[in-house]
Amino acid sequence: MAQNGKLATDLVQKLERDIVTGVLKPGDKLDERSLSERFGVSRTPVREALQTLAGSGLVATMPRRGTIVASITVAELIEMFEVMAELEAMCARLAARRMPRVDIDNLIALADECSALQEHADADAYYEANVRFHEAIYAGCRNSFLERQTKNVRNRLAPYRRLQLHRPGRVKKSNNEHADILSAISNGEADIAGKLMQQHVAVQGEALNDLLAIVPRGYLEPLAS
Amino acid sequence: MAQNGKLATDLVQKLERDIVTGVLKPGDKLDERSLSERFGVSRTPVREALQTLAGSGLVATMPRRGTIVASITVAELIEMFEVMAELEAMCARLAARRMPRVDIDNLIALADECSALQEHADADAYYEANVRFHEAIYAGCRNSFLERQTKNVRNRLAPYRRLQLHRPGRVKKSNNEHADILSAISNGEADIAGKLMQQHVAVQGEALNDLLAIVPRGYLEPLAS
DNA sequence: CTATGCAATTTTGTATACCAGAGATGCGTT
DNA sequence: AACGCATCTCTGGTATACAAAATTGCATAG
Repeated sequence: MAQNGKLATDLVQKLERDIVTGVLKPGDKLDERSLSERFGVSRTPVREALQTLAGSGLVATMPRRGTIVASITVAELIEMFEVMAELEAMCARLAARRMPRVDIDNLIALADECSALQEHADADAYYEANVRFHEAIYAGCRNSFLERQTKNVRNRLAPYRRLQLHRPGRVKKSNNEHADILSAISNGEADIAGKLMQQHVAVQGEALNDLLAIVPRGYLEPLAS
Repeated sequence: MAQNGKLATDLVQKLERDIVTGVLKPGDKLDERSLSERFGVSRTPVREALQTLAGSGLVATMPRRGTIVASITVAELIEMFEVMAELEAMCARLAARRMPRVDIDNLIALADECSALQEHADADAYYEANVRFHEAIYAGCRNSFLERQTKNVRNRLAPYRRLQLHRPGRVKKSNNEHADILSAISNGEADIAGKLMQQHVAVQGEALNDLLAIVPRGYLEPLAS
């Protein structure tokens, strides 16, 4: 999409990965000079990269005050999860209608992978497999624009979403929900698949309170922005 | 969101307006040098602005080959309308549940405005009022993230959406649909409001063919990207 | 007359230098 | 001792200069 120069593109990908995987945490300062030295390029491509990331919402830059990894407010977090749930629901609905058999078989394999990892109570490994399962459904909707939009929101929520699974019992519950979603998609029951996915992703009531309770300091900023 | 320098921000807004309002058409070349001369600034803020616009998808830049106003493929157009319909449907659903009375009254006024303009068969004036009506519903969903996402997609579709209303009879039909949507929102019937909005925005079957038929040359590019 | 290849020009991508604004720090005054 | 103002420094914003790549046009050969 944002096709900048080669150096800048590389930087975008590296920084994106670091942010999504949690190496860089919300609130971390991204100094242009240090970045340019660290990567051995001038400030220009660094600025372009930060610009691009700001466009996708992963970082926030205040004029004359520098750039930081985007930290969002509680209100925004709730809003974004609300939208995320609906986008994924749409993916699931469309996937139920459009996903070819061979891809469904692949989806089944990914679900099995999740189940296998769930036994070992390794939240991080499960998280990775979970991402693959969800991405397979994004791809199944056969709407690459929707797929991009969904991934974009997912990336922005990644630092927070990762925390969810560290709640005791959540991994098991998540895995059970996968089974139901999978069967709905496999049976072509679009509305059911959508509804299940919506509930799977939405963070409401108790779950929201639990999530907010374990969000580290600095991941959220006060409402006054 | 993308807080760049003052000059760059100005440029973003100007170019955005020109693209959304159709002054700049899909496929138009955006030369950095001419733009910098035209606005009396150096190339740097121009590049930043183009970068930002590329991030939001309004322009496309190919490395070493320059930047043009984004022209999308038929496939993308269909995909984007599909997502747009769902985003607006979500706005309508939430608006039906959350919109305060006073805002609904305002929405009624906007619908009346549309009706009044519809009589005069002035497609452009109707288009503007139509935008205000829809934006009031975006605001009514009380989810500013969803509002931003929706507006972003809407902007990208603007050059094509504008064409829709020039189809004979479409304005009248659109206006009738507004009335139904309005009453559903007013009555708090979320699912109905969503469904109506989805159908209102979606471009399917005959309507899609009609739209494609009147899209000017250059607005669409061949599928091979 | 056409096609291919080379060269020149145009335009983008990168680096660097310069400028301006915001925050920090220290000194003076009350 | 505390508050306020001024200055100083650090960081971002802008301009410009330079390098690399792509397109275009012309020339030459088939």
